[in-house]
Amino acid sequence: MIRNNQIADLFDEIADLLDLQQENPFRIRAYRNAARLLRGLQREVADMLAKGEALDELPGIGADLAGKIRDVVETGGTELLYRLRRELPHGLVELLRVPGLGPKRAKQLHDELHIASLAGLRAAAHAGKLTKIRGLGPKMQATILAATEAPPQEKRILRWRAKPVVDSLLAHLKAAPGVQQVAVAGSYRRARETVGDLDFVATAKDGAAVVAHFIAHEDVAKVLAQGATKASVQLRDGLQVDLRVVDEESYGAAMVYFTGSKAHNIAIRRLALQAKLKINEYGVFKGSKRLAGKTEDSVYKALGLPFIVPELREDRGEIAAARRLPDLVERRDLKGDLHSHTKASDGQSSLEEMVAAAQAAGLRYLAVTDHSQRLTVAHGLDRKRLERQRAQIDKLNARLKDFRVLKGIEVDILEDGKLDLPDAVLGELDLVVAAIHSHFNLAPEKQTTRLLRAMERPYFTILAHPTSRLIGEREGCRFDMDRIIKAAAARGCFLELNAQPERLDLTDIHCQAARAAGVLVSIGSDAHRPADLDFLAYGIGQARRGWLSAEDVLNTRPLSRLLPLLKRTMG
DNA sequence: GCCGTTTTCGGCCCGACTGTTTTCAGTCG
Repeated sequence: MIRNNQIADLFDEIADLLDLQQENPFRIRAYRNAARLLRGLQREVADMLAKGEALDELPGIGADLAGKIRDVVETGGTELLYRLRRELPHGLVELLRVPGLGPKRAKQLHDELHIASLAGLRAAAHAGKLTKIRGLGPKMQATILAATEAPPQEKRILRWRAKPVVDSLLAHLKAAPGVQQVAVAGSYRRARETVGDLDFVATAKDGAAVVAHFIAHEDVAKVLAQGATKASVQLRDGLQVDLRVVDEESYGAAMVYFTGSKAHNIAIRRLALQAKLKINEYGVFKGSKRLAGKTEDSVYKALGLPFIVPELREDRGEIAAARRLPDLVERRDLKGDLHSHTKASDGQSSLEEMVAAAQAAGLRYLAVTDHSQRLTVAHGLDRKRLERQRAQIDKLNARLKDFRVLKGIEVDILEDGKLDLPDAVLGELDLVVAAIHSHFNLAPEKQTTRLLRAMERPYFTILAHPTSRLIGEREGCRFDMDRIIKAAAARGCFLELNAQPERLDLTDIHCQAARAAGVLVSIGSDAHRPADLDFLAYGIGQARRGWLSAEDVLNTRPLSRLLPLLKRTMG
């Protein structure tokens, strides 16, 4: 079965090739929009087709694109793509990755110098042939040469990894001469799980002075562009950072504009056009009159919308639903954590240390869920060791005030869907968190059956890190998430949003689906040491992107309301 | 290629910066 992401890759390739042919830009955009839609879709289109569902109901997909999607699902490709690949060498697409080279210049290089790959470009640059191209001066040639020697890797980094950089740059910018306001925008502000670059917005009377201060930051390796109101730099670690300086009257408009997402911006711009207004990074205008722009609130208001929080700005229905958006969950709503480890398995800290950390983090309960016996690498617990831990927890609970340690386990879901410990053992616990740690690559139908079987066990509370993906490292297991969510709703059990920054599993899209089905999501830190409780903040970010309110999250409930819900799943 | 409370045709987001220009095209976000 071909996945949405693979289809999206092919559509992006079609868009690149059409771009090189200088096709109608709006036709190209249609393919890029379709690719983006596919990447953000909750369900696999292959499944939808198998169930006989119409694809042209999807926004931006008409009869033609629906047909091409069907082609790709059924045959792995589509005639247009094959034709374009025959007409243009595939290597030309590589050239588009070189900074400063767009479709026009890439095509020109191909037509005039017969360059058809990065290797060809490098050879031509070394031979000094590029001077023949009108518009390619010495500077561009140097850029191209550098890019072909060390091809730019457009690697997205985990949002978590970007945090120290963001903090450092914010502090630096706040010290810029004459600067008034400074904020981070872009996908970082939208709490996307990974970021490709960082965007900052500042206000000041003298933009050039702020720009000059910005590029003097100690981590700046290269200045890519520098003007009176904006600059782009590359940091030593390769991360690109953009700064835009506007005056105070435009701060809100600039924040909206640079927070994105691009799709959200296009959607609100369309809305503005319908109202005969113009929106850009300076404000909302009627003719030349500025109606709004100082605050984000004013910008949305001028468009007839209430404020939309950054995490929702993905053009996934937030504009149509703007008047009835959920009040999103916040970190302070969390009353406890239902997934943690101790030294008993692969954690690094004692039970007491973990509990103290949970108390310090403002929580009122913590479920200790060490691994089960099958996971020998993690020193998983067998029946006897689990019994000892239970006794230890009972003793500790007797001493604790206003805090409760819940007895749990992160039990392995075996290949056949059985759980790694007998029901009699699991039934003694407060909750059972179950997860896949092996056989990630079962065929989707088998994987679905495996999970459904596990969920049918009498003591099954939470499906932990449901897909077991590791962002950028390991694709998630393939299974029918739709059926799992439906089964969880029917069974009255829960799905975890694992808050480890490299997991964030469920995804935002799956959270939205769980919410729609009325399945409560448990935001679990999966902490292996006290500091890991900070991961909860990343889980919250993802939950907010998934439209979850406090009510949609299991562990926002105080113990008195939580226990009956857990009990319901425990036989 | 998509889409429709002005429209089934004629729209489709728009401004800053760079490099190489003598007034602007290409790229980028």
